[in-house]
Amino acid sequence: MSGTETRRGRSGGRRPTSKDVAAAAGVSRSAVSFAFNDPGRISEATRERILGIAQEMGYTPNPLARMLKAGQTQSLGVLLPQALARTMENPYYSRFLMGVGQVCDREGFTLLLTPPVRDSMLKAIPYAGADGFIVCGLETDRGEVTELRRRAVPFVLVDGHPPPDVPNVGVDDRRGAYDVIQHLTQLGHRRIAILSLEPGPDVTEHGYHGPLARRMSGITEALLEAGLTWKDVTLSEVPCTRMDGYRAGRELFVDRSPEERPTALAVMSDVLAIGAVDALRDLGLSVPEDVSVTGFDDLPEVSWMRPRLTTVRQPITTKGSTAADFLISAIRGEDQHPHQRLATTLMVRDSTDQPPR
Amino acid sequence: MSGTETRRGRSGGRRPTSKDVAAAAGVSRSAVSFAFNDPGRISEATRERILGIAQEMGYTPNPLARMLKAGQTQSLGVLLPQALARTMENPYYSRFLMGVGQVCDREGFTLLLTPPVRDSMLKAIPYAGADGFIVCGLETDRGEVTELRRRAVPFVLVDGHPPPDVPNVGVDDRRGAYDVIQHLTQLGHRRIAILSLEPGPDVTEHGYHGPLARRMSGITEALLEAGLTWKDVTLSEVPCTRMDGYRAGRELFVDRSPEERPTALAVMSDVLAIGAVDALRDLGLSVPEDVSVTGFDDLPEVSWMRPRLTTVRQPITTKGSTAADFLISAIRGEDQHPHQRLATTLMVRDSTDQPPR
DNA sequence: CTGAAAGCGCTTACAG
DNA sequence: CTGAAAGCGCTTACAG
Repeated sequence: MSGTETRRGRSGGRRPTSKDVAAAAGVSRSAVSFAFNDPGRISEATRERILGIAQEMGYTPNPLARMLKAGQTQSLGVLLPQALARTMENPYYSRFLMGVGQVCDREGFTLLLTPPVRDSMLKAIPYAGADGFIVCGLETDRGEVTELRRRAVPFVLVDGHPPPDVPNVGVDDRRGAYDVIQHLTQLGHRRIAILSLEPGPDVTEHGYHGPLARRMSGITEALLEAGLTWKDVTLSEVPCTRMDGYRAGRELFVDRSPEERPTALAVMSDVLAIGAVDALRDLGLSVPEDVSVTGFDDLPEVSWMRPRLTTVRQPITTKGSTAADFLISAIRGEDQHPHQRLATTLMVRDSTDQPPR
Repeated sequence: MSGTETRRGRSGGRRPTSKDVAAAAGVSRSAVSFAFNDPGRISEATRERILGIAQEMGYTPNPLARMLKAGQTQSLGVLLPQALARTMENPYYSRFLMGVGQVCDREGFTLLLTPPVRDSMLKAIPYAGADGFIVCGLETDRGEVTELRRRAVPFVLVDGHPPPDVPNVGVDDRRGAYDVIQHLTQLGHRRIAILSLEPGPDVTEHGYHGPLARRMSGITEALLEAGLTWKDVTLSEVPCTRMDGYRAGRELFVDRSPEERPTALAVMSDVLAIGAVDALRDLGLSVPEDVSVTGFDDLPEVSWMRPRLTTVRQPITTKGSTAADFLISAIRGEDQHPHQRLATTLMVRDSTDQPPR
């Protein structure tokens, strides 16, 4: 009549349960359940009647109760290292989730995206109704992996630094970074600025072991081979947004004489590189005539840029689908611990050239 | 000792429950629950001990049981009109989900993405553990809305054609389409090709009532004002991918003499427009010298294109965050039915000009 | 073909 | 400060 009734909508009061439907149809709750899940167990007539009444009352089996009973959610969880808004803003994650989505579509799973709770990816788990988790961007392991295994929740690590018996997929970051730096030094660049990603929230003073660390070692190797060291390059780390790339790019070049400026900017992410290129343009600098720029990822969007960006391709979508495949296996109880390291490819395009004279 | 045991990981057997922890700690299950949820109810010492044992056994309260008991999931559902992979491939949805994500981050919700089940968005609901749903892209209503209300599940419609007492958010599609066509006719274009989106899976012979229909009416109006009719234009509808835009763009221009070709291409989606521009370039046609092209959406990515695309901006992220705000209100039982129609803005840039002589 | 009962794993009044 | 009991809403052997 009022208050609580209108609150819940016209049907008045709480959502109907199988008990309500059973009462209205004059059958047991089992019969209601059978009508929905196991038609053969009741007569066609009864089933029709039950379904009709259910429809009329707006009854639908409560998914939560169903999942609890079944012990499964038919949902794949993705444990994100960042807030949802930041994640969806990053085209890298769109590609990655596209790969995960392919497998979900094929297997009939929904996709649950879970950001860190109070800066902890681990703390998100007890609030997430999923059959298992893809754990992204765990740059450092301060016990998360041990903890995750102890809980006996199926999971796969992406781009981490996992022990051999944890399913994981990553790419050859070392090689990717090596290739791109070598490309620059072979063109003759000696003053190189590295623009890298800020490590995620789970990072502590332990230092990180993930893809960023592997890229650093690839860079080191390429520098050494060219007779350079880290003293010859500058390194900045920023969050992965176009705007941060813009600011960082600007900072490296504004108020500096041509002699002080780097001749090449090696960026560890396309999103950042796009911002940096915009900054250079706004400063009146030409790419690649005045400065060469490289990216990392090869997002499909960069093909719309002019000049076309020289970058390291990593198979992001495949990374996502492989991770999801591994997770499905783990959920099904197949006791394997597959490792997959995907190859990267240097895509030489128009944003790199010899340094200016 | 083997088989089932190894399956579940080293801890052997099933995941521990509060009962197991209680037994190990020599307390009741209530005490275990209090240790996690209501520390004040038990002594500090007992709590420490329980938590220690839980940690050791790898116990974490089962999220599903918790949710069932609490009657809420702290998860926002998004009912998608397409498969997950297709959705994540579309930058439009990334922007939209970014808006939804902002609200989830603020309110501490996770995000559950649910594709249609057997081509039905409605059928996805009984399998989705969420507190409410944002319903996207329901181009036509063949009873879904009635059905949704009957179930007393909180929901909000985005870009639909809702009755007045259903919360919804949309944009002024009619006006957006009107503006862009008027822009073209005022430049002098008389042979215009419209490249539109294919309606979603829920569409039947009823015809659609959503944004596409509103855009068509805006187009009609602008054409009329310019002394043109639908006989003067061509309309094609394709799925929303860059590749389909490429193909459609090519088809409109290949093997046609300059007299037969449209001088302007009005595309109802930036993603499609990007593909179409690529096709024109590959055919050796210049934009805007040979043909003008317009988009719709104003995705951030189009700012990387050259020439810069003239397009209709719609506030996609705001659409997402507003929808999520409305949904949160509905979940909290605030019995309102807010409507929001967001404004569009024509962004005139470099891809449109007068038709060639 | 149908119903009564147990149980999924948790939380929370209610007693002590 | 702690425990025994009921209940969230469903499904599924088990009896009839």
